[in-house]
Amino acid sequence: MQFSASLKQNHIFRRLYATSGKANGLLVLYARRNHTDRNRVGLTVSKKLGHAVVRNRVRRRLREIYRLNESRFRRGFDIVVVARSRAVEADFSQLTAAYLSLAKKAGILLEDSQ
RNA sequence: CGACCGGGUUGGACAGCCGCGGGGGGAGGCCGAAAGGCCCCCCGUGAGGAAAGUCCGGGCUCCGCAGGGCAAGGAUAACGGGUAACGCCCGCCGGGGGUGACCCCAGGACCAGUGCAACAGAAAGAUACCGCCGCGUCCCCCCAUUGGGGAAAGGAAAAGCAUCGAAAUGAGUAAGCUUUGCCGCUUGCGGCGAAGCGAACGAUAUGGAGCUUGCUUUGCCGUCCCAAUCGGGGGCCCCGCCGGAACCUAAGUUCCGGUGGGGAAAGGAGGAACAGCGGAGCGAAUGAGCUUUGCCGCUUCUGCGGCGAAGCGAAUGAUACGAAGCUUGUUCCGCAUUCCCCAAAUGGGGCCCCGCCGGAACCCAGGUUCCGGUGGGGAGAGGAGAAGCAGCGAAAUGAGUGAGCUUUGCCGCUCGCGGCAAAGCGAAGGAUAUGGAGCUUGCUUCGACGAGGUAAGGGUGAAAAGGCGCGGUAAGAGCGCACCCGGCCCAUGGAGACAUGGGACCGCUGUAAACUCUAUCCGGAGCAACACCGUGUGUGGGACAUGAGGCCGGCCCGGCCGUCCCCAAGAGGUGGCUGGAUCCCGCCGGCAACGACGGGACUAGAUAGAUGGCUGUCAAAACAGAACCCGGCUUAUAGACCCGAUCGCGUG
RNA sequence: CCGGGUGUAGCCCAGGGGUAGGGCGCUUGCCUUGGGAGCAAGAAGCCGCGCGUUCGAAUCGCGCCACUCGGA
Repeated sequence: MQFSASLKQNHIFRRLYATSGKANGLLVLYARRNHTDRNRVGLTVSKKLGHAVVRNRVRRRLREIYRLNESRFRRGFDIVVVARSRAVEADFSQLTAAYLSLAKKAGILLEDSQ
């Protein structure tokens, strides 16, 4: 976690929701430049997905995916990842593939990676 | 061995690598003047039995604190205990379920009052439909009430259609007025033009007050007829004529029937008064016993006994008072008419009652009184439900008796009378005979109806008037008795709910998770509480304002205070924050919940919210994630283990 | 964290102890040349779930579930 922080302010979330995000069956990803040299990552796991244990598991997996792949992300972005309801049944490898493909579509992955 | 019951424990384990939140340590690195901050390293620690739902109770914090009363609202509910407290827990009582271990119960009061009990059923806390029982009525007439029918005129009403049409609105128009432009001169007047104002008139317009008027329809009221009710009352007395019967010559008297006349009494709906029935309620008195207390005696505390006083205690309940109610009785009102006169054509006149119409007075209407017109009326009744048996019983029949008469035969003589015999006739009366018109006669049975008595029985229903038996009765009934059930009182046992026993008293439906009543409890808000620091800042602006407003979630007293909004958008840090009614072990008290004592332990504290990813072995594995804390409750939950008991089967 | 409301036919709603109704929609028939409108008839319900109180529960009580509103 050399250059990342968690995103907490509600108005930044709302500003990102106003942009057009990238989506597939499991996740939705919003990204926007924040004119700093650090990334701010926010996670949204709504109450519709299930009770607290289920939501915690999804959130911890998403946080772990970013931690393991932090070096492959470009810097200076605000990122919000929203979990959709089918993400509850997906295992860790499926979530990783979905996360990285959305990040590539959004153009926030480094070019030389992969 | 199987099934089942109760209680308790546990809630994936192990290993490796990379990571996360707190805490402690470091001689390391970077920044900084320092305090210190960041990075790195090491050690140790880190979700639950329900962390969930937020259903109760409490701590804690803030507000109010001078609190009080009333009302409302909410909650709880056998009894005793535990607890800081509770709606929780334990024990016990009562009720229910299970063969049993055991389980379940929101379990105060329906004699304080109110409400509800659909459908069915005669009837749903109070009745009487059927039934049972005894009594009365059954015919005719009048009145009243109800229902039906009829229709000429009538009354009031409703609806529909048509019709008349007030107020109000006001299209439009005019005299006139005001202002102004131009022209003329007499200089403040006139003429011409423009604009505005202006109606009391007012339309083939709008409008629609009036209980306007007319027609139609509908049902209602009264008049007329019929029926029903089994509602109220009456069917009585006198006289004339005719007929019959009895006594009898007849008159006359009595009875019966027919016919005509006269007189008397009562008469409905409804109302009033009095009396009677009724008996909700009130509650004198008695009262085993209980409680408190005074004095005396005994007695160590303390208790016991005696005497006295006060209070409580009757579910029973006298006398008196006495509400509702009554298909009860009497009286009064309603209430007047039961027609009158002339006359002999069955006509005329008068009086009274009722309906309708018109007019007058009072009058909104309705109604009352009077006058006039018109229509109607001014009484009637004749034989007691059906059947059977019995009784009484008229006419008629006439067995038998029989004075006497007739005929015939025989005998006698006084010769037309007597005697004897036979046959026939012959009774007013008249039978323990026949007969049977009839009888408001008696009894029995049956039918219909009525007013009572009764609550044994009645296909219903969740629930049927305490259950069952015997006696008793017109039929019946706790009406009486025995047993049982329940309530109440008393005694004994128990800490109490309650249990058991006794009683000279009583027989009350269910529902309060229906309103309600009784007892007890509840000041409000919640860690986004609250305190401090800072962004950022001020004696800013506005509204209301001391008889006002705000707070104490309603009101009254009382207390306290200026209150609210805007500029104003967003939101940070620190504390609160985890050592506590805490957990574990031992022992003691207690049936238990729990409590006392001794020893030991410290075990998350985040602030968008920490436990994840990958690999291997075993196992297949649930429900599920702290957010101030604690005690409970409720809900979700796979599997494993332990302890104690019950039932069944088998074996010994 | 605290408090309130709602759940009834496909949709919107009544009904507040005695076998559940209205409107729209749906189906069938009539009407029309045909459609719409109109007329007539009909179907459709575990009254959110469970346990209780009661003779009897959509209704009353308790516990859950879902949705929704308000306050701090």
